[in-house]
Amino acid sequence: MTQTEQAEARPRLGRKRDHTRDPEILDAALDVLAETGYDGMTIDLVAARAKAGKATVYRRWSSKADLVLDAVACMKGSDLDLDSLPDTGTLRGDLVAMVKPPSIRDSERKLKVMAGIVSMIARNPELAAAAHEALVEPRAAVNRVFFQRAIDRGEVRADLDVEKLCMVGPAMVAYRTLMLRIPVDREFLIANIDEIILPAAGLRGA
Amino acid sequence: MTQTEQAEARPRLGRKRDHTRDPEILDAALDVLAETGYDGMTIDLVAARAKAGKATVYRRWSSKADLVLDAVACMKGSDLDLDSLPDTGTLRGDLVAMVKPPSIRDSERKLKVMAGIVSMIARNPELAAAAHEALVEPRAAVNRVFFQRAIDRGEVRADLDVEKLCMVGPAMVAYRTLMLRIPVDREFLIANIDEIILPAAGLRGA
DNA sequence: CATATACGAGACTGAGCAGTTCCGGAAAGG
DNA sequence: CCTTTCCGGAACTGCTCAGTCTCGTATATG
Repeated sequence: MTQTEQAEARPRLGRKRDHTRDPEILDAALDVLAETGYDGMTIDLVAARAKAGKATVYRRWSSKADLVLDAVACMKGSDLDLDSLPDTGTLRGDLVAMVKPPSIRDSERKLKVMAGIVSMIARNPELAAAAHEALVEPRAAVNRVFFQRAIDRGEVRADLDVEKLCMVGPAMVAYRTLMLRIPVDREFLIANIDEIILPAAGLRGA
Repeated sequence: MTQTEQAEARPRLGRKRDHTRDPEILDAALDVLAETGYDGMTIDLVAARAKAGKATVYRRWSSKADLVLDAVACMKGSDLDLDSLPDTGTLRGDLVAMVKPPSIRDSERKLKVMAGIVSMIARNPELAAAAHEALVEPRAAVNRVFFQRAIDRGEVRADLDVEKLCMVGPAMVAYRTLMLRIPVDREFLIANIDEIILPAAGLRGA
């Protein structure tokens, strides 16, 4: 909702804009953002990575800030569908089912992007909202479904602090990646589920 | 160990360096770093904040990177002494005793500084080490003491994953501050202890 | 085929900033 | 009192980069 609207009903002359380049440029922007951070990211770098000219970038986004905002916002779609989540019948099964290489890679990229814009976010509410919507909320939403299911089937107490419990996994992963700089692997995630999340939910600790 | 050594045994001539300015400049650097992030921080800004000249800064630190490294490293001292921690006799008492305005403010500043250098840290191992030493490890160390005490007195099981449990509090606080952009208050910290950390440690969840 | 816009590539401009140097004055030592 | 190094302040230099513009070429409408 940043730039890409108002494209319809324009009887323009001349060569048409090649919209297949849009996602390629956004993706290049995210790559550079993840590698160098917001301030290290230059439009030349992004354009080169996308094999595009600088003018081609500025024809679509009016500024670097605008490009980054759109790039972050467009990560939102890359998530799992909330209606087609694994349903194993147990909270542990559901949580463990999410521990898969594609999911780990996805979350790793998101965290690198997040790291690149963290310092920006404090002074840019629009970017903060986009980042929350695209990077933070989807992950919590998945966990929220799992915990609600567990409550509904009576597996865990109904008065759990679900909002906090949803954050435990993402928070631990973010902390390990951004603060401790240790790569996240399957072993860590499983241990995190078994040693922290499930006991906190009142399971297995008995 | 960045610059301030080699000060001894130098029979120099002329006016002596005013070393009372050193911590003032470092503190100004941390303020600006927390407010604007690494790339937004300019030496002019730091010098102005410390009411110092730019030359006075560069006489002490050879570069911006060097100044930031030293500033971060020097935050290490501002921590509680591990030998004089509160000892209330229960894990909950110890954890709750750390929830005090000065401690919250301290941790807030550290997180703002961390936010300002996160994207830097991935490409600067020296800074990463300093940040870990000064911002991450001290907080974990405090929790480690509390959990070890609880194990020693038989309050909790001895086979707990203490390393992970130590991270839960800091991770949740960092997540809430940096990702969710919600200020941390006493209520959140207490709820975090009662709803997440203690249950995860096998207490109160029964 | 004329016109208008798109493309990649790259030159150009202007601002901001790291780092240096100079100033007038202060404090130390010889 | 002369020299040296410090101080705060400010001018200066050189580079990087956001954003603009131009060139040669491709592709659309009329």
